[in-house]
Amino acid sequence: MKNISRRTVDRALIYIRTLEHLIKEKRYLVSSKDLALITGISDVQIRKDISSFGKVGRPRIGYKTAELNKTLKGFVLQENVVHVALFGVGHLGTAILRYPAFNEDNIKLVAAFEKDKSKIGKKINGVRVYPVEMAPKIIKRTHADLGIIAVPASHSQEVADIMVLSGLRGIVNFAPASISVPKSVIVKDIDFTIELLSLFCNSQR
Amino acid sequence: MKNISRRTVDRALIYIRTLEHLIKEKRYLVSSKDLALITGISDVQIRKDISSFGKVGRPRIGYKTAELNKTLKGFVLQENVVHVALFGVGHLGTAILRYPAFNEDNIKLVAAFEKDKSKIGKKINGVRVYPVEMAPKIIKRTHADLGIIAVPASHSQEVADIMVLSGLRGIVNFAPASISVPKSVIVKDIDFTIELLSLFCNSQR
DNA sequence: TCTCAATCGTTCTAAATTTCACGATTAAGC
DNA sequence: GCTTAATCGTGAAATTTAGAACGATTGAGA
Repeated sequence: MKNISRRTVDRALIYIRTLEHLIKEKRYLVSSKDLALITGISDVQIRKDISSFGKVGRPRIGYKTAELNKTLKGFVLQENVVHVALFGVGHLGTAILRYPAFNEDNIKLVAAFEKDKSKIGKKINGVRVYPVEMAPKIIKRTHADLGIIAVPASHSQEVADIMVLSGLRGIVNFAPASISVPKSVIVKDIDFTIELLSLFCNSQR
Repeated sequence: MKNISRRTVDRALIYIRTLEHLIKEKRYLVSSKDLALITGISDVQIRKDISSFGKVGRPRIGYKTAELNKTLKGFVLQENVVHVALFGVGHLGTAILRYPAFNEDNIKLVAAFEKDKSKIGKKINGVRVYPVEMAPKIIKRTHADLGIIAVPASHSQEVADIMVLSGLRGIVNFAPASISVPKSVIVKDIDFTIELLSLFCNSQR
């Protein structure tokens, strides 16, 4: 196994998503060209990515959807179910709790944390809402791997600190502010404002 | 003016966000090292990015926050207010409509579109909800530049087609499925599942 | 005034990533 | 069976991106 780059892994997740869709449609074979049409990623890039996980394609035929899916999942996900903790049960946090796609995928929301006492104790879509102070304990008990920040920017750093203390290894940060964490913790920032402005700037040229 | 890469623009948006925060705190000067500490981007990268917009820093001193902010905004945003149309007023769509940060920034949500008749005609956070069929007309009338897809994956392609027809130039796609659009239209995919799985995979090594 | 330390800005180097070119393989059709 | 066209897989070239090194500049302090 060659060393697989971060970008290849990210694209592999797109291939997996696409393959599962194709499998649901009873499609048994797919070529790199087909995948390129669907995903917008170049066929060469796709073949190169896939080949880094092994030789699973057949010239003139393409890839077997189920087999390729299994191969990719075996490498990048390894049968894991990712346990995720959510911080902030406002509008966005609630939308995340109700996000339908998590159910079928390898993701399980194990707990939500919130400051507002009126929300604590409730169950939203099967996920219990706890006070933030209980986070370290609950996160250890539920073996959460990752956390989501869906609190206002003004509180994102303190929440991030709690997440790090609790032992989370990765954070998706929806707050529109940078957070500081040890470099052993990976952060993915998703700022709606920046995403839109970036798109706008890049559509202007 | 040198040609400015997409990544530099994206980072510039982070600098702007950071600078506006510093300005609110009455901070007048900032060095590339300070910005590096806050944003996690290296100081060399920051200086290089900034220098591509002109010489605005002073050795031994750093950058004036207000001046740098103005310079960056001048290049990447040019006083524009970006008009955005939202498709899908479910949990996620509603959260986006209520997203507080849009108010102060250069983004204006001009219309929302939804299939479910019970939601049509309502106003959420000042934004009117229209039936999807009216999209081309409303989008032209409101001069929307960009669109957000917050509908289920099963309907994302048909919504994308309407958006393209309506003349939108960029799309943020929250549906967990790839969409096909002409290459003149820029798409930014944000799939919560993939973001989490990517983080998990990359925290495993 | 002179030295020093901090910081910017730029050029060169290195690494990562994508694209290109092309050989290898395979099944279909004549 | 032979040819052909489609497709995979891969090594090399090209491009993009980040990083390192370093000179240039500036204000502070002796």
